Amino acid sequence: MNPTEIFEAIEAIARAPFDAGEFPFAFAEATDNAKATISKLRNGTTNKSDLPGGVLVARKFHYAPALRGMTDVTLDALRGSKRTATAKPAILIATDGETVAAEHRASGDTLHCRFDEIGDHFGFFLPAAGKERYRAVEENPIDVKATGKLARLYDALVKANPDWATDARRHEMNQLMMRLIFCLFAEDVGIFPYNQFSRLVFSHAGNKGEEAREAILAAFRAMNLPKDRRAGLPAWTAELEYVNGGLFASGIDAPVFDPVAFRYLKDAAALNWREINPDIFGSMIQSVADPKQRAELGMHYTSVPNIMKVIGPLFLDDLDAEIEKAWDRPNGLRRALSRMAGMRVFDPACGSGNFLVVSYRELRARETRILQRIAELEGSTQVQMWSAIPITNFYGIELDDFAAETAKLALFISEYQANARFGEVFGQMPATLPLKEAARITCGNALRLNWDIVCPPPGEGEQVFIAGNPPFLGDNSRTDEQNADMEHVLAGTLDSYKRIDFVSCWMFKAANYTRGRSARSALVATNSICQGQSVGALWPHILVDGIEIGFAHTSFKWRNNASANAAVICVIVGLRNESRERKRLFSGDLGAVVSTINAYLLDGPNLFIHAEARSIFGLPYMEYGNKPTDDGNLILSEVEKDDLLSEYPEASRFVKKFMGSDEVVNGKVRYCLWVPDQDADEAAAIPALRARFDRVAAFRAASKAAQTRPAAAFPHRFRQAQNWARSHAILVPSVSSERRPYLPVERVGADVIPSNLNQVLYDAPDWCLALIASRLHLVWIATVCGKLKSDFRYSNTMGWNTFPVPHFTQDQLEQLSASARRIMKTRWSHYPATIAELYDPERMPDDLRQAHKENDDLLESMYIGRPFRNDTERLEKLFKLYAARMKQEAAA
DNA sequence: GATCCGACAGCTG
DNA sequence: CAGCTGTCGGATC
Repeated sequence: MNPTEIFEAIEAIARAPFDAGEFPFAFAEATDNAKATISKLRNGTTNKSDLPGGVLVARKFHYAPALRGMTDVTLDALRGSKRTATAKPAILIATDGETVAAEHRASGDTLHCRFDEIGDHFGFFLPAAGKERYRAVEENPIDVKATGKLARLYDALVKANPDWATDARRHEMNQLMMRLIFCLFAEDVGIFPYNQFSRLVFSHAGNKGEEAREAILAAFRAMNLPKDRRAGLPAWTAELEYVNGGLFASGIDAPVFDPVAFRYLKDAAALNWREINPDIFGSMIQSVADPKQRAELGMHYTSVPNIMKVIGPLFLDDLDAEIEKAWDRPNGLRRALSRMAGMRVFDPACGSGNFLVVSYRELRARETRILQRIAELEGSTQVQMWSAIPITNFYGIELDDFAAETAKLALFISEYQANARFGEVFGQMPATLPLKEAARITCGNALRLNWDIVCPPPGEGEQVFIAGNPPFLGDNSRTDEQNADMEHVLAGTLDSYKRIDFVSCWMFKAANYTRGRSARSALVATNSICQGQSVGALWPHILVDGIEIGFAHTSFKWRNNASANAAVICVIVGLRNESRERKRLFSGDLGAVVSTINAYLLDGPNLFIHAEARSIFGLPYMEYGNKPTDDGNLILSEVEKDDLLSEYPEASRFVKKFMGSDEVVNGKVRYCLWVPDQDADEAAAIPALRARFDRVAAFRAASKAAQTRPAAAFPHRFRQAQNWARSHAILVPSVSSERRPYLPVERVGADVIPSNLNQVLYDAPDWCLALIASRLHLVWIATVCGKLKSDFRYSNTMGWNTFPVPHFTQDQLEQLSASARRIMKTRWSHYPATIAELYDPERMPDDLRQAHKENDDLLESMYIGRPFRNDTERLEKLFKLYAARMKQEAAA
């Protein structure tokens, strides 16, 4: 159940007559417990409560009925209950049917309200449904309630009017929803006389909405016409205001309301729309037209703090500094005002308009403050009495029609709210109606549209700021159409673009728009575009012809107030034309002024590390492990191996130890079937193996990967059986935790088959291990390789093959080998501790730490004659060596 | 033939 | 649920 559904279920309880015995089961149902759980609760088998009439569901809630007027006493009893202590319910709830007293145990927050109001506080009860507390909901439940009502209305309308669900009519349907929302908002905030729209429509719509369509159509048509031009419309529409502003200008139609849809419309009208928050409301409401998004409910909307991370350094911080500097000088303040009037904000992936709404609100707030200050300084009332920041300075592109319509509406609502605040301060507010022009939202594909046409380039005295959070999609999750969009944008400029993220297209177009103009841009992106292969593929084509990174936020975890957050790590990159202004690099909440920001978002030289097939410093060949592509059928757990061998001892010659990252890092044990081609028939004669091979063949044959399908012909073998050791192998897990102070690396015997989750040095000397286990190497890998979210990802081509080393003498190599063996020996002395345990930053044994320290000191003295002071110094040296090597190669 | 990536995925506490 | 940490195999070079 999503929050909307939980709200509706709790509200239904609030409306129904109270029954002390029935309430806890209804509450359990409303908070997402399975039917079976509830019936077990009813017959008492799982009820753990120790209070009379109480019901306790472990980790969810503990309820007890209260005597009239005694809810607080009962809540106290719940707090003191032994069973509360053992079963750890999230929520305690006591009620007498009149009032409710409840507590959220983790925070100690309490709730006291009338029983029939519990629907309004449903956010408080979400923890009883196993959901985290949902701050946005508790602060502003109206947004979720409105979303729920509108979603029901939308569904009911589509059901009653199947033709309105077609692509051809979707835009009209979306417009209808926006018009209705506008009217409901307008009549609640005083744009229309209170309740005017619903009063008129509902009194002419018939009892069950038989005439609702005609009434709504008449009302909409009237609002598009000045009052003196409404001949031909029903007389009752004369009362309605002239709205216009484009909202009612085009294609007025309405679907038929059946009794169900009509009831939902009435429910929606009953909400207090004054309270809605356009920041969040816009995002939530997007889910109305898209049932898939309802479960996610705002998963991808950008939170206000994250928007501020973008627009702060992009333009607000500079503006604030300017205002601050001119604070005592009316002329300076007027200059700031006139600059603000020329500032345009353009979000080329605007969704429901979050960035535009927040930008608009922030600019209007500053304008109001400046006007107040000017009035104060000049002691007169002769200040400009109206805002010079037009809503038409806000531009957006959005693919989804419903979201685009929402963005327009959200901006309209923000404009109204900003004007109302202006009115509070200056005692006068302009006439709201008829609406003036609206924000410039274009519904279309940002990767196909010419941005210069959507948002004309800045003229004299103007600045354009591109800001937004475009979609992230890796190469495995794009549609054919999206791939075609990428080709359209990037082919011809980028040599290889297919493996970089979709969001790169926006970054690229933003750079092109910005270049050579009075413009700047800043976009949220997945951190992968500033790591690994993407860096060399993308950034050399952005940071050219005068474009530089003016500010950036390094990786941060995506978070907003939605109940489910997207699992992704983001960066923000601000682009501008080369400038002497400061550059700012933010890590978390800390910002630093730096001299250059490179494509890795580091304060360092503007350098792109490219993948290499072999080490450019002459290190041994490291290669990718063996990839099964077997749906698990060539892999055996310890138990499976034992079962197999006890039944078919002759299979033992086909079974080998199999190690991936997990096996190296966490000491897990797995086996694989490793059958030489000439023994394929013999192996297939063993029924258990034959069954496994058949499953492999079926799985591969059904694959959509071109390389996998032919491998169905040799199911006894890995799809890619690359190599194996003659005497020993050094394994480097390809993914491992970012918390460790050193990269995991392990030396194994020839009996082990390394999986593709390791990079492998076969039969290589021990000094290689000393390099990989060094701090220098970790710093290099962390910088130039990709990441999995924020964890280290080891690549042979980009990490090992580019790793700069000085020329080692034979003697030095022997010293390093000895050092590597000391590290291994120290690890063995802690047997059976795993690498994960040994390298836990909190619990790393002192002797192992010491062995690594000695290894680092030894290796580093071979670079510069002494240990490095810190990682910055390490990286500087490595970059220098890399650059020198590249120069040498270019010369050769 | 070889390998980088995942608006993640699976496990644990 | 929320934090932690690396599977698996497609797609691309």
